[in-house]
Amino acid sequence: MTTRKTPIRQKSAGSYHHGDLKTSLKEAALRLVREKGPRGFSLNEASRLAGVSVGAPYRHFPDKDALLAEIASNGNELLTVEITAAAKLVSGVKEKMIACGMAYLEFCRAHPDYFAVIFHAGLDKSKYPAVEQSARNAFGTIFELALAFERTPELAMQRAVSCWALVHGLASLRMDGGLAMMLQGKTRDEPIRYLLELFLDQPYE
Amino acid sequence: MTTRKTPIRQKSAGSYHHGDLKTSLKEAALRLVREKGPRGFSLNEASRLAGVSVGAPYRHFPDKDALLAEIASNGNELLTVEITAAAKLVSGVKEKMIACGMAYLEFCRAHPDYFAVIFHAGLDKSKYPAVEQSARNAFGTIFELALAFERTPELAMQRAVSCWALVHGLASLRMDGGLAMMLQGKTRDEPIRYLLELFLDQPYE
DNA sequence: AAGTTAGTGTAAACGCCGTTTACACTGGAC
DNA sequence: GTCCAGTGTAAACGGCGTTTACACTAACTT
Repeated sequence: MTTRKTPIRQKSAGSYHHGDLKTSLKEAALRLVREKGPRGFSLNEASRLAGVSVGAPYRHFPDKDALLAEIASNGNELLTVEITAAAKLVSGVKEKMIACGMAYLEFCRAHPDYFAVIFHAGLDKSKYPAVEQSARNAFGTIFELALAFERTPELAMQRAVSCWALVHGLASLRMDGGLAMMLQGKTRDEPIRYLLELFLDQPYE
Repeated sequence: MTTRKTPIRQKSAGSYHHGDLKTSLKEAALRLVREKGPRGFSLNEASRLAGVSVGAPYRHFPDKDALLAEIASNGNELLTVEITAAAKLVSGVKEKMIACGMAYLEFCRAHPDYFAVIFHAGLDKSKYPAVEQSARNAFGTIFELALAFERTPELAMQRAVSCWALVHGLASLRMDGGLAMMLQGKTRDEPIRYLLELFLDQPYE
């Protein structure tokens, strides 16, 4: 299988300016992360993919981490969209929360590159408020659902965090590979759906 | 606060040989990971900390990742020990599983450096069977408990994976910082204990 | 139409990194 | 006392992130 799903737009041969280098760099970065992991990605190689010198990215990003941060934000936004869409497809608060959890798992399967940038690129998110904000937005989707579930915001927070942690934990373990053989095939999403259902059937405290 | 909890043993001034460079390198690596994150750690700096030239580590590890892999294995072993010890302190299968989950969370709090090396150093674990084996051993502790819980190994696996995912997810989110403010203080371990308890009270299927 | 300028690219350099190679020291086995 | 396996050093390599000084060009001004 070729990995060239999305060809990175190169600078056209004769012209001096690229046209949309910022976008090309983000695409190149995602592709490199997909192919060689978040540690295998280098700014220089992304520049080469975009057909541009190694200094050019610095006209668009203050440094490498800023590029990763922008990708992470984009990823969180995409996640928010997909979670929200999934919730819309069903009715009932409990069903919506379950749909969100399943959508999270689906997001990790469909976009491992974004997932890797968000969680495994070693980004110091406290340095990038936009990343934190986008993460809060994603989490907020499910937190608001939980609010309709619980008597107090504190309980809703606990409920939301528990659900989030459960699906995030499964996604992380899957991605990580350390327990790959344990999760091989057997552990599909159904048990998690069942667990979520079970959990959401129980009153909290 | 000084970060020099454990001084790294340096090569003594006059002598040519270090004595226990392998151990010193692992200590130095853990310290650097603690102080600057898994991406801030460099083999060269670890060598300097140990008072040794940058080529010396290659007498003890084939490459940088092999050093990280050995630390990851050590971390998994330590985790296994602590989980096992926690289970011994209580009686009853359910109580033991809960104790394991709590011990996992405590491990992440007490040893964020090991946790970071295991999960956030970008190690390709499939290249290091020892790491995979140590991870399986840790997981095996709770899987065996689950076996006493369920009718079939498949159900036990699902049960164990669910518990593991839950505590691992919470630990990851805590460590990650992306949702730091959401988890600030409010989300201590008790809700997770409650969730585990609730989950383990429910028959599976 | 010509001149100016802000934006965006290049080339070359810096120091740090991981890794390799050829060499040096040394403690213990014989 | 000699040898030698083990362990350290020094110097070099290419790749990386980043900075600096310079070059090109599209668009705006007049």
